[in-house]
Amino acid sequence: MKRIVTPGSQYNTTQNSGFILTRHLRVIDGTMYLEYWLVTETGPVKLITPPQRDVFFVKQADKDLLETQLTANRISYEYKALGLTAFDHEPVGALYFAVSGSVHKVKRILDTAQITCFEADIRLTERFLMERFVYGSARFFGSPYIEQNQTSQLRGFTPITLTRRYPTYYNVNLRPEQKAAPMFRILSLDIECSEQGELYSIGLAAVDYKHVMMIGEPQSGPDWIEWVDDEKNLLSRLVASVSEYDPDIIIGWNVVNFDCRVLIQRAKRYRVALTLGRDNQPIFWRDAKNEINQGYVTMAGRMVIDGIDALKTATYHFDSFSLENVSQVLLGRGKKVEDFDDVDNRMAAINHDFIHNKIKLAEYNLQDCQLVLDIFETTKIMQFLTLRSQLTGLALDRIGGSVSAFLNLYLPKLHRAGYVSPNRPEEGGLQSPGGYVMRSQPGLYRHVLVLDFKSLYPSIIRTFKIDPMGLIEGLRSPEQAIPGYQGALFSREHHFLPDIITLLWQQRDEAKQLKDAARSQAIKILMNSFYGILGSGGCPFYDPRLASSITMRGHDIMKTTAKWIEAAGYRVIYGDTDSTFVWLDGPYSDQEATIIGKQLADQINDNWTQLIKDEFDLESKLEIEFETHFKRFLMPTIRGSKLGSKKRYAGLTCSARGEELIFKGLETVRSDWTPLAKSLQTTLYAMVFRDEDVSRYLRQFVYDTRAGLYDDQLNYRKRLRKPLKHYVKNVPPQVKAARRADEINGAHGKPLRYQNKGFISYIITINGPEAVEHQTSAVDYEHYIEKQIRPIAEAILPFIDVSYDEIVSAQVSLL
DNA sequence: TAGTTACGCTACAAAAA
DNA sequence: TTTTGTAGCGTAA
Repeated sequence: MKRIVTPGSQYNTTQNSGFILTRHLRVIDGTMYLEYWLVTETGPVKLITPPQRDVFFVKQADKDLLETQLTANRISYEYKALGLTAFDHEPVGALYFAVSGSVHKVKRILDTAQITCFEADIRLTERFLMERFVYGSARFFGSPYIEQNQTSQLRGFTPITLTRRYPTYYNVNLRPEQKAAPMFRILSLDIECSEQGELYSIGLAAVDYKHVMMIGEPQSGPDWIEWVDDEKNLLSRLVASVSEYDPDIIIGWNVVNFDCRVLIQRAKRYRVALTLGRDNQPIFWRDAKNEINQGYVTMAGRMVIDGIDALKTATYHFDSFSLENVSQVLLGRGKKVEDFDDVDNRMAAINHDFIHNKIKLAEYNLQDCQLVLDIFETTKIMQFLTLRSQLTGLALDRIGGSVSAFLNLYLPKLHRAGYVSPNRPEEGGLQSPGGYVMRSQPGLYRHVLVLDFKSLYPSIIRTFKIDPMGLIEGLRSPEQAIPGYQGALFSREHHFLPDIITLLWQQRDEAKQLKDAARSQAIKILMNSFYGILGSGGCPFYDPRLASSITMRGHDIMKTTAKWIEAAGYRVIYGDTDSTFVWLDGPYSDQEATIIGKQLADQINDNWTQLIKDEFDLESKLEIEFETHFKRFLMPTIRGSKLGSKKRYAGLTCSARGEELIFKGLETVRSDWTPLAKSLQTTLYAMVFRDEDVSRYLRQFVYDTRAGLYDDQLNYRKRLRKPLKHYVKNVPPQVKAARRADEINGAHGKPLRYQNKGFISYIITINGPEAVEHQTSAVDYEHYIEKQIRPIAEAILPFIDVSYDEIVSAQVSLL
């Protein structure tokens, strides 16, 4: 490893700004530095900080005890008393360590000695940024320096000469920067290989770039195909091509856990240095804890972003996240599904094409790259991830990370207010109650209005000043404090979360005005995550009084709101967490209903403003909105009961877009019901809402089903959430089908498909469930009539006084 | 490389009749 | 054979 020369004052200190792409801890000659790669207007730059020390906190009372411990273990450290305290108001001091890995070691020693450590799990790369209030974008100050030409020196690997050098700055410091949108160079990557992972080809695509490297004898074809001899050369050419295009971001579909993993394995096998990072740095793999077949990749100066994870982060949902399905839904196009729907067929086609039609395989390879590129473009997903990073400081590729995001925003403020963070509860913590779900009044209605509190939990946090430090301060000075629940008291002045949310709220309103959907969405997700983490044992600030003071206040608000609506002469037939369903019992016009909805919302908002002022001397941030007017509405009963159902209903709305059927919780929106049941439910409900007679339709539907007219709609699709072996308590149908399918696969020498989680499609046959690709038995039509058609029909028919059995009897006599 | 609780439904499997 | 309890899945908010 090259020695870092820290240039002296002969170099000018410059300042510039950019977006933080990657972050790394570098240990050089035993000294810790932080390395950040930024994307700037003029391209990528590498930043190296001055030497850094790890830090965490301990109680000053523990000082003597820990000094004994650390001395005995020959740990070198520095202790400094600080003006900070823990949440129990005991003073703390900081322990500094110059040697990498000390924190982990010391934490273990102190845990054994029952000495509490505070903030010992904050990474240095993250702490450096958050303590400077740097989130995503940064201004940097440092000494520029151009490195000597160099060659990769990994022992035993084919050396590759560095082809590109990047502006590098030493002794760098960072400051917050205005949030500019970085212009990323994005490269889409996709590999084709055999079941065993032998590489066939690698495709790369970008807005201005197409390239497929294919193993095989050169033949005439498109000029973007490059022919290579073998896997080793393929890998070397990949490294060279990536280095040449020099992307900031590499994207793909399952690109980390499939493409990168295979590439790293093959490179290891052929001893090719897979130096896909900037500065000729290797790509680095780390296995995830507790999950097999999952891991993370990192490299200097480039970020790998998986399209599936990215869309999930932005709360996109698809029944299937296969590239075929997602591109079909988002782009209205994709691969020819009939060719590739089946995994066996797809693998067979790829194997066949690799031998007989390499040009076709190359086109297929490139098309996948292109699809991913188009999905990123259509969804503006990079804008979303960038904004999330700028709001929270999370890395672009970070999945989840709600707790981290909160800590990034909260800790620096907390420190400046004189506290260090508490620790996570030992045993995960007690549960707090969740949202309030009202008993529902079943029936078939006209004119049901839905009133919704806008971001109820964030608005409660703002109004009632719910905040971790605010709770500590409120309990310390109870006189003026705002009462919460479970004994909580909140300070009127000393808090952060209400202001953080208020700021986000304003920014979201601006984003909405500017029709910036990505920004609005990023802010919404962040605001909504705050309640969740305060009730999670995984968050250091977890306290049941915090979560309960949010949800139980929600209960009160819901109940009081319902009371006001009833007092105004309307009927509340249902409500869930933040919504209230109001039945207007009378012959209202659509316009009249809308006016009532708006009046009710205004009245309720005024009432809350008044009540909160009177009772708490606080300003209400609650805001109820008239959301929806259902012209017709069905609240079903629980199956086999007279009681109204919760979280399941359907309605017909009329809006600017015209009439629309809405289903919530019912079979139509459940991915584990058959297309047969869904199509029946949709039609049946539409007919009932239009007061049409359903008997003839239903009778015909049953008849046609039995006659085999809907054989293409009988597949159940269900997730296998556990490894197949772990289903021991009982064996549900999807598991039966999966086990039988893999028995057949095994017997035919094919790879087993269902052993470790995934999805399965199956049909119920007269011999039980069979996977669709291995169905040999006849369809069990009576199963579908009894288990898919009957329950759908029986949920709605009683409301129009029709008997399912009478229709079915008619069916029998018809036969 | 730690957001939450509440709810309904089916089929399985054990318990009761 | 019928009743009862619940694993497993997917959903609302």
